[in-house]
Amino acid sequence: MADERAQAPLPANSRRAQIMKAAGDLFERRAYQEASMEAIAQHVGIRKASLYYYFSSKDELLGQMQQEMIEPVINAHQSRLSEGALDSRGLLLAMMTDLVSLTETHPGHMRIYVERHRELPELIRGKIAEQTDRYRGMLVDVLDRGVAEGVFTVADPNLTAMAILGMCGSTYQWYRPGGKCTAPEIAQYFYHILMTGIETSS
Amino acid sequence: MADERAQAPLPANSRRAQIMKAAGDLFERRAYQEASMEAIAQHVGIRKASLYYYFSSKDELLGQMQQEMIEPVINAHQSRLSEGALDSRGLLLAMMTDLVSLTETHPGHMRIYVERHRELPELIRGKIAEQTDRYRGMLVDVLDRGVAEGVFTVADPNLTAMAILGMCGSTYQWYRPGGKCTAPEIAQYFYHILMTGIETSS
DNA sequence: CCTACCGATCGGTAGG
DNA sequence: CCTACCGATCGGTAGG
Repeated sequence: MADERAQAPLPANSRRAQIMKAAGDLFERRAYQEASMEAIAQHVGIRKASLYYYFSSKDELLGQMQQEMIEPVINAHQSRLSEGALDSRGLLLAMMTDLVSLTETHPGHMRIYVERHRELPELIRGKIAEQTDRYRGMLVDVLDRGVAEGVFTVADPNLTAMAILGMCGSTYQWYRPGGKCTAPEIAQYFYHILMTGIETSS
Repeated sequence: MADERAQAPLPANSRRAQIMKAAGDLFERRAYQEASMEAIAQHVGIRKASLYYYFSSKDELLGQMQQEMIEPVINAHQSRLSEGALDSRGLLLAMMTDLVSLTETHPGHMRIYVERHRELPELIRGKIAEQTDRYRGMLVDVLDRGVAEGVFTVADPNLTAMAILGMCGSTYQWYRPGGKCTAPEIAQYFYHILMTGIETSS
């Protein structure tokens, strides 16, 4: 018999999503130390121990949050590829827009992804690192394709990919929704810099 | 009377530098959790309690490390300005080289600077944030100057500065010394992308 | 700079 | 999903 004061467990999937959202919110606004399992539970409105009904450990929770970030951008790129409607320029802009938009939709996840990746246990960290490498490879492929099409001139596609990822992946550090720029506008501007550079063409 | 087994305290300045270096090393190679005061002390070869002879708290130590990063790049830029030998292009390249080089000379400090800034107590965090803002302002000034000189075409100097800082400030995430590129080479390449863009000029 | 020690917190578990 | 609880660790202090 369950304690009468205990709520009925919610369906695992929706509760898990709710917990991840709460953790993301805490990471976005507060320092990491404050995103304890206790704080996350309070934010959800359940007891800390109940979190362990949905996640076997804090590492599993953090790992899930990171995967929830990288998977959608991989999938978005792949479906664009299979649609075949975009050329290398269009694909590049779309990727950059995806990346910067994460800052708008999942700012806390983004921060966790960048700043806590190394803290995960080997197994799950490896899985996420693999997806990150895969995405970087996709970006390099788009650059190579642009070179093949004659529209890009890229001396070092790998370094160029790192520049793009660094530019787009650090927006979470300063972007605040409701400011003067939306995420797609920032992506568009970064794309513009990347395309034409800032040197005056005389 | 001191315990006979106790070493004599080293001069505060050199010991403090040694402690900061040890903390940087730990941050570079290990996850943050492992960079405890205990681990830092072991790495230095003293007892944890002895750290508190040199730093009043862990926050003071982390704050010092962050300031030790931002101050040199501010000073380097200012002395270049007062020398007056460089134009806006030269100044920009020099700033980017400074930033990327931190990854080589202080990789652990760089990681702490980016990933643990929010965890510091208000007072010291504010001081460092101020210096960061100041440096960003200096970068915007260089861009503005290039526009005035007619050599740069920049629609939004602030956003451009964020792109540059994001690009250069995230190299610590992937750069490993002894690879195929040195830090100045990476800075040079990033500068090249920034100047001319990747779009083939037909 | 050391020995000895502490309060607080944190992730996690037992058992229902 | 809750109550009750624990072991480990961590930053930090007292006192020399």
